[in-house]
Amino acid sequence: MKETKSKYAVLGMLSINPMSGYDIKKRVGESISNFWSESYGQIYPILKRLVDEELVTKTVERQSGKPDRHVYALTERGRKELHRWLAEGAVPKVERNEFLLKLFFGEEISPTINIKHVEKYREIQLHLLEKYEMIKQEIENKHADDSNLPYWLMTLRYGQHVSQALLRWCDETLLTLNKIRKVGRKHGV
Amino acid sequence: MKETKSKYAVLGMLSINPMSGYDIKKRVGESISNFWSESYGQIYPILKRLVDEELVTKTVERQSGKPDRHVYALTERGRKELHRWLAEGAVPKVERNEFLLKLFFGEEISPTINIKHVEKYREIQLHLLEKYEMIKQEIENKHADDSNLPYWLMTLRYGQHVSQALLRWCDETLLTLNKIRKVGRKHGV
DNA sequence: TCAATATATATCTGAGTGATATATATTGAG
DNA sequence: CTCAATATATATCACTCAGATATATATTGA
Repeated sequence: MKETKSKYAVLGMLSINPMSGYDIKKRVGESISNFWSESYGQIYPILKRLVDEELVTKTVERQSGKPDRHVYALTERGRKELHRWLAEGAVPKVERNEFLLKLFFGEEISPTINIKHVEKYREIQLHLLEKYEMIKQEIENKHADDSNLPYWLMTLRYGQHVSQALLRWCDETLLTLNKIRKVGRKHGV
Repeated sequence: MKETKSKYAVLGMLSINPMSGYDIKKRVGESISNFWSESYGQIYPILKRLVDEELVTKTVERQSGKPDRHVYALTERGRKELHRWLAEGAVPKVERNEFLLKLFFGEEISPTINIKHVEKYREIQLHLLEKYEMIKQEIENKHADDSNLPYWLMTLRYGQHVSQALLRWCDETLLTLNKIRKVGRKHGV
């Protein structure tokens, strides 16, 4: 099995609690959806292979009516493998940003349309900041005594710093675009 | 053909200049590599399909010795299709951030290792800021009269705002991690 | 002279996303 | 009460995309 990051996302989730594939998908959505995503198409095959590698164990809980719950738990080897990966440095890779791609070719269309795009992007950052603040309140209450809390807050602060910076960038960019709109009228208003 | 973003990255590049698949790959690397990437595995099949759709034309330039140059140029329809896409709003999608994923599970390993990771990340932001400043000087000289310049600078400023914010986040986070290292000694120093 | 680099097209494997299929229980609006 | 929506739960498929590799030649510099 390759060093796919999904493997470690799954191991990491199981390090917090034993759970099913369905739980993992849900938990990822609740806790790390601001910087990570996993699909069933990844989770289920990975869980199978993790069992083969003896990094996790599988227990089937029968439920009346509903499908069986396949609950996966980290083994000692699984935890070691997670630690090994956590200790390795991550090489950041370029994330595709469609919004910036459009702006890069922005000269092709009218400033007015570009302004609309940036304004919408600004709105998104405002909503994100509200969301982050809500999450902060929530986890500070819910996990007050959890030793994971400081780390979870760090990832949250990351998002806050970025969104605040993007808000400033939007304001700066809107000024520039408005200047362009006033002088050149190549594409009309 | 689906609405794959690679299609529009290719159309966008050709809107600046007619060029070969090889040129496109190189130009993407030179101009938008901070927020976009394209592979040959995408570029060559897409160029073929763009010709079928009559969004681009293909001209073969024979060269002695070297392989033929297949030069692609945007048609009027191609430019319209690019404009149509540029006018559409982009829905931002979550970018996976491996660094944050590791930090989220940071409690599993020693603060010392996490500190090293954040310090390295801080270094990366410093290098990025240097790089952005160099690119700024370069394109302001090279494309002083190009009407694309303001848009190119906007995407550059985006990177600068983000990296500056991340630098501040790193400093804040290092303070927190050092506090954790001092109090709890669960994993040793 | 020879290695490294640049020019140039093309394909393949594997990672990852999103949609879909299948099946049942619960919950709330009308 | 009924029906739609939502939640629980596992699983697969099609498609996008990245990265490596194959192939072939010209130029540049140690």
